[in-house]
Amino acid sequence: MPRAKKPAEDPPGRDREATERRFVEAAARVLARDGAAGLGVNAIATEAGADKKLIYRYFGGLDGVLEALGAATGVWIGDLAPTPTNAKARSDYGARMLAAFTAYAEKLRGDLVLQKLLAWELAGPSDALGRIDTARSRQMGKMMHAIRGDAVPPAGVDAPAINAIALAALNYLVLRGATTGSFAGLPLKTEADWKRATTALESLLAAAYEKNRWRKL
Amino acid sequence: MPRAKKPAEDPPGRDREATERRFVEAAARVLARDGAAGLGVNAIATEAGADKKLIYRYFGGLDGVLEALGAATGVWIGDLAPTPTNAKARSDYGARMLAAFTAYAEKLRGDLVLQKLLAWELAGPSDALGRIDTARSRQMGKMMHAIRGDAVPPAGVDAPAINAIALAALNYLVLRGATTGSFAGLPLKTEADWKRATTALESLLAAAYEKNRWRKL
DNA sequence: TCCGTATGTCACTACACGGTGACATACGCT
DNA sequence: AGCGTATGTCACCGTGTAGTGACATACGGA
Repeated sequence: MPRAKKPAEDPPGRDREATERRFVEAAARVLARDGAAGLGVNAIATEAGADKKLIYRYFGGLDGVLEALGAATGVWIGDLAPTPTNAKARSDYGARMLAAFTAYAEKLRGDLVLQKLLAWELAGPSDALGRIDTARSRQMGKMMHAIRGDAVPPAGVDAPAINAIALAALNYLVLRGATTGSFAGLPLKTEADWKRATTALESLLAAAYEKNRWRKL
Repeated sequence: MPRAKKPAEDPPGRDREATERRFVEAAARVLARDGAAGLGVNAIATEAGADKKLIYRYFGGLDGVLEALGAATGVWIGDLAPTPTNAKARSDYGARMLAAFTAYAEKLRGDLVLQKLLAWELAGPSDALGRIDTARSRQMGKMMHAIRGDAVPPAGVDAPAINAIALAALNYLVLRGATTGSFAGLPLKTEADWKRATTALESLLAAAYEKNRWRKL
């Protein structure tokens, strides 16, 4: 099983660290290209141009590679703390959330690996998935905390629930945009499509986080 | 390959229609239990307690079974036209939408097959999926049209985009509830959890569909 | 220099799956 | 009753995959 159809990069040389990196990067490429279904030791080894035996030697099996992949992925999620320009935006809870969410969505749209990971997550509980997931969900929580910062949500609104709904919608729409290209009649291909979607989300969040609006009822 | 570990139901007897039904129902059970990954001719035949050869004879292959499964599934989606009690609710666009969405979410939460189908859809384009999907997406459009009815959305709001966002959030939350049991810190297990989520969605939609609210800006 | 070990290579087994040909049997039509 | 065909059963092949044992080779320390 020498370097097969995909030479990927230059000859491995006799370097364990480099080889391990090759495997993890190969796993990411395979996952981005073929999804969770195509993620196996054979595919990864072929993509990395190395022998699968080394996967068992260095990672103890497929799970180890996925674990390393999970550690490598999703680090950017924790770095989404927004830096609002003016003081008003800094203290406006809704504006902060919206800015962070749109930034998150844009990043996610460009991250094929994370997309497949999210889709995989919805396919059902898997022993292999657990390894990847834990690290990422921790980062997710960290992101939520960093975004909030010192801003406080208006009283009377269930901010965690509303934020979860917004995030859920974004995740789903990005995934659908990547596969079918639209959802429920809403196109999700061009940049203009996404501008429209985020504008609609903005109107939802702005209305919900409007201060004191619940007194009016 | 006689009746294997899963006898499912009584002896097949020599009845083609009944056998075909067995296969489709078996496919639904396998999909609900093991997801798209476990959906294969061997698994379906074993679950149905019949021989896989008959799958090829009667359905031409796995695709035929999935097509039949798609036709059977998703029929209820078209029957979600709400019947508002009072005249106000009938004409209130936001209320109509919210009622339909919550009803849809509740149905979806109980439909394991449709859940796996939605998750499958997000895993990437698949030749097999196309067969199932088309019929269902048509039903989806019909639902949206039936819900709207004679009510018209307030001017100045992008109703299709907002509705898509709401539906996307519900789909994602239901899927996450079925797998991880929570999302972004929002628990999605108990009935109370879902009450909380739908209440938050209600606040979002009510605020967005409030008449003339955009004049205030 | 020589030897031990880490690194890499290859061949092989065991297994599950999709798919098909050959056979057995029960039903219905004439 | 006899026969043709639909229905059901079984054995088999080719393929792709996970995983392992055996071997080759380069590097580094005694």
